[in-house]
Order: sequence, then structure tokens, then C-alpha cells
Amino acid sequence: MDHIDPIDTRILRVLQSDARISNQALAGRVGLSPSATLRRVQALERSGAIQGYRAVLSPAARGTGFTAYVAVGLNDHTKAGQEGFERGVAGAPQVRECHNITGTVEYLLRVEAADLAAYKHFHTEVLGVLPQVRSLQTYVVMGSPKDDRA
Amino acid sequence: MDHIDPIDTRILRVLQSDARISNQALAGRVGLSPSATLRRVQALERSGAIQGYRAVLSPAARGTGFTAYVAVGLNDHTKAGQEGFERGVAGAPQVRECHNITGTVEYLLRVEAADLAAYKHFHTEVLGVLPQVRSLQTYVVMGSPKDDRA
DNA sequence: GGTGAAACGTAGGCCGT
DNA sequence: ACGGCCTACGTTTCACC
Repeated sequence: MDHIDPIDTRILRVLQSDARISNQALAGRVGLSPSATLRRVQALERSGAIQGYRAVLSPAARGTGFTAYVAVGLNDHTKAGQEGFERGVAGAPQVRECHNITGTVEYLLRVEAADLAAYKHFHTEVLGVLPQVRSLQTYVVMGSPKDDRA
Repeated sequence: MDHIDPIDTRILRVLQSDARISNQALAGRVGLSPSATLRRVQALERSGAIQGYRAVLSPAARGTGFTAYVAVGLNDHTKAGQEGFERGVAGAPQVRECHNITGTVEYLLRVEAADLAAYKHFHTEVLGVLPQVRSLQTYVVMGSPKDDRA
């Protein structure tokens, strides 16, 4: 990853909020010619500073009417146990994020489902069935006053 | 928001994983002509199904070397107390997400900082200073085996 | 880093279904 | 209403300075 100067920082900030801006408009915003801007963007992509470009979809477009964070405790803390659990959630489309955290439990999941009934089904039939899982604590999201993903 | 048919669903899936694909290439992928595809994308933007397009930056490009979830309990559950807290975190760039959750505490934050020292400073000098805050519990993220944002 | 020009993509009018 | 065709216009991209 090459060094990131102030102009790169401005490019990243603009692309973070509008990934589909034209290269010409981006060039105008950062004060460079289009070709120099394009070369910088390509370098940032190659270096991995820009990992990709994504459309942000509304919850309705994703089919999500219910979101929860779930704290998951495991039976054993072995590598095999963790890997088994991670494989289990990797295949579940409802699990949007799986974080390995410090504290009294091992994992924090973000789960999205169509509605409460769909979540209940996922909770008991998918998560509850994984042999590594010892405890599940659900925190229903009532709102997100701040969310950088949106 | 108009109704979303199978072709719209395919368009959304493609744009979700590559927001900068050209309209022509997108048309090829969904099996429509470029003009019909463009009209659908514009309709999806207007209807709010597509909320925007964002570049995904690496943690290094964001200056993040330390991530934690923080469970925050408030002193009072009044509307004014919640709004005061939400205003407090809205201005903190380290707080990337703030979710209002059910359970024993009121909020779950995702916090990103340069390193542990920067986090400690944020924890005691920013969060700890908000008058509405009663309790703070930090869960350090050691890894994210699954993260749809990446 | 900037310039210029060829290649490429966009976007909207128009017509058929 | 919705898709395909056409085309003027704008943008990207690259060799060269």
C-alpha cells in the first residue's frame, strides 16, 4: 500500500460518499486533471486502500424488516470449535456480520430477517442447532440513529 | 417504491457487489438492453431502493487499527435523555454506528480508532463525559470472519 | 502531472409490442 | 407500460510531452 497524501485522502472521502461520481467531476473536486485523478484511483484500487464499490440498498430492497445483534457463547474455545461455528454462520444469508469479540461470549452477530417470525425460525432452527453454541442473547435493533453504512 | 421484479433483483445484486460496473455491462449481465437497464436503475434510485453508492475502504485507509462494540446504559430513559446522547455521539467520528437496542442497556455503538491508546482517550474523554451515560461495556473486535460491508 | 484524441459509455427520443 | 434501436453527446483512458 503506497503512501497516501492529502489528495488521496480527498479522493477517498469523495468516493466514500459517492462511488459513482464521474472521474471528471472527481478531478474537479480534488483539483487535478482527469488523467492524474484516474491514475491515483487505479493505484488506490491496486494497493487495496479501495476494496470495492457497493450500492447501499434500503432495508425493504434487501427484504429486511427485522434486525438484531446476537451475542453467541461457545461450548469450547478450541480452534476447531471456532472454525466449525464460523463455517456454520458463513453459509447463513441472515448473518450479515460475525465479529469475534473479547468478553464473556465469543461472537457478536448482526442478523437481518424479513420479520420477527423469520428471525425466530432462524434463531431456533439455524443458530440453536449448531453444536458449538452454548448461549444466545438477542438484542433487537429498534433504530439506528447513526449508521455509516447507510 | 415500485414493485421489484426478478430483473430488478438481479440488478440490485450486481450493483451491491460492484457499484461501478458500466451500464452496458450491467445490461449484459441481466439480459436487457442498456437503455432499459438504465431506466430501471434510475427508477430504483428514485424509489429509494438504491440509497447510494459507496467505496469500501480498507481499515488502514480509514486510519483504523482498533475496533470495538460498546454497550451503553443511560441514566434516564426519557426522550430528552436519549436525544442528548444521540447528539453527543452524532458528532464523534469514531462512532461509526449507533443502534438503539432492547435489553439491559439502551445503545450498542461500533467505535473505530487508530489504536488502543486512541480508543482509551475516546472512551474516557468523550463517552465517559456525556452526562446521560450510566454504564459502558467495551467488547474489542479481534476479527470479523464475516462482514458484508467489506 | 497535463494534453489530446480515439475508444467507449450514457441518456433520451422514438417506435414497436 | 415496457423493451429495443439509434445517435448526439459526454466520459474514460492511454500514449506522449
